[in-house]
Amino acid sequence: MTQNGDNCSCQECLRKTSIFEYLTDEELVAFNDSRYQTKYKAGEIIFKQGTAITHIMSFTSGLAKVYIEGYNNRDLILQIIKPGSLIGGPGVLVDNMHHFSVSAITDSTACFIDINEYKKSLNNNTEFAIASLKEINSQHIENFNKFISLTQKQMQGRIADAIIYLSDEIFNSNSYDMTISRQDLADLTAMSKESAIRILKEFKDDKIIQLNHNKIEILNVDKLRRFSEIG
Amino acid sequence: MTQNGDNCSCQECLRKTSIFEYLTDEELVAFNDSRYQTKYKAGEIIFKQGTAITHIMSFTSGLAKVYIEGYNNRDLILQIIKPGSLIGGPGVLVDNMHHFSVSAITDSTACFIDINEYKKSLNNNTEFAIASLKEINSQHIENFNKFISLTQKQMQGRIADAIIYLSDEIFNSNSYDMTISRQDLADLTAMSKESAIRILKEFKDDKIIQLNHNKIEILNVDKLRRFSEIG
DNA sequence: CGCGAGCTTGACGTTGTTCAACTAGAGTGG
DNA sequence: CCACTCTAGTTGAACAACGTCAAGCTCGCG
Repeated sequence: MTQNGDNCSCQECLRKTSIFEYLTDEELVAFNDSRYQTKYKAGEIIFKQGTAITHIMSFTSGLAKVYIEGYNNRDLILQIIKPGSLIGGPGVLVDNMHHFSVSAITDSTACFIDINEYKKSLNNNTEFAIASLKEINSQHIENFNKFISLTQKQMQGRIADAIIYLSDEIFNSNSYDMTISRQDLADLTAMSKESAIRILKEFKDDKIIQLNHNKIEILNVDKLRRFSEIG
Repeated sequence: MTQNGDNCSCQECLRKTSIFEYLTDEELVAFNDSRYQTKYKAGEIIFKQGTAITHIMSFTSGLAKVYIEGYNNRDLILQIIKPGSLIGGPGVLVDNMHHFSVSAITDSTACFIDINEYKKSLNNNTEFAIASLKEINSQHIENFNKFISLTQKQMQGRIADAIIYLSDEIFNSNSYDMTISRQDLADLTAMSKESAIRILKEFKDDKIIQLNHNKIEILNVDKLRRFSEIG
């Protein structure tokens, strides 16, 4: 096994998953004891919307998408996740149901921690609860930006937002392999696959991005940001 | 002063604001001591997006809107609030900034509690923290529905959602005074004012709703729900 | 070499916005 | 009591944005 074999422990995840640092040693041990790790092939579903929440997931390798399954088989991607992300979901203390699905984009591995251990820590460890609250609030702010992007910007602005998001948050580079499909890009920006393709081409023709063999390179960040800001 | 004069106490709010029930008596006293109440005229701003969070608000009378100020002077209304709502905001533990604005739709009163008292209780009272977490998660789930409504449904579906929302959550009746303006209805459904008006007229012509002098009555809930579901 | 999934393109139709004009009703001052 | 104004609401026509459909393309893979 590579960097995250079955013999890894929650202590190791500390470096990556920030809110774990508020757990006590005993809690980390409890987390580690209840934990199991699973491998997923690209395309496989990790969490399915509408099913019960039994575990929270710490994503350990690969790339995955978190998306809401909406109407007419249309999905809305909320976020792309990379190793180090901890995914519970808003149903945790409410109805214990998944309100989104998560599926692997590339081959991935994920660690699962019993939801009851998580809840135990929330109840016994205020710092951890507060850290979780803070985390959820940050997510909330992100969602606000997404609301504005999706409802008030037109396609150029939304694609610009997506390209910047992938560059800044996911790949940490202004030149990266697209990895996600055109359909995913469309689901991320709430438009049709064809429209997403057209805007990409438009950006390419305008020398805002370079695009070959799915390798994207941002040539003109300023123009991209302007598209994002104009709307 | 009417039902909520300056001489009311936080204990009275217990009946209305559910998460207050997890506060201890001492905490309620502390909340009550730091508290002050303010009257607002229709249209006045209660919280302004982009300013510092100094207090959380318990809305005590009237009707108000929570909205994000987006691009080109367009607003997106996240929710309408009525007495009993407790409004903090996702910035609370993150950057201490308001990420939305709140303004009074009708003449209103609101109670303000020092943010530090609130944070103190979060830190000292796990049950309260968990209850807050649960509340925020519920909000999160609502937002997911809003995402789907706004990005995947067309205008009829969105207006239907808004009418149902006002009926079920705000006025608790299928016959109510619209109170909110057409512009507000448009901001709630992410469309232009003109489009909102046209859909209302369409619903009226189709005998789905009755509408005179801003008094709306739902005549055919089934059709309304079908519009909401078809998208 | 051929198959199939994902990608691309163009033509066309629909949805929703914009603009401008008009209306109704609620104050406001003479 | 009557203009006058101001704001919210309404309507229609023109237009832009976006989705749909259908066809063709590319490229990896068996």
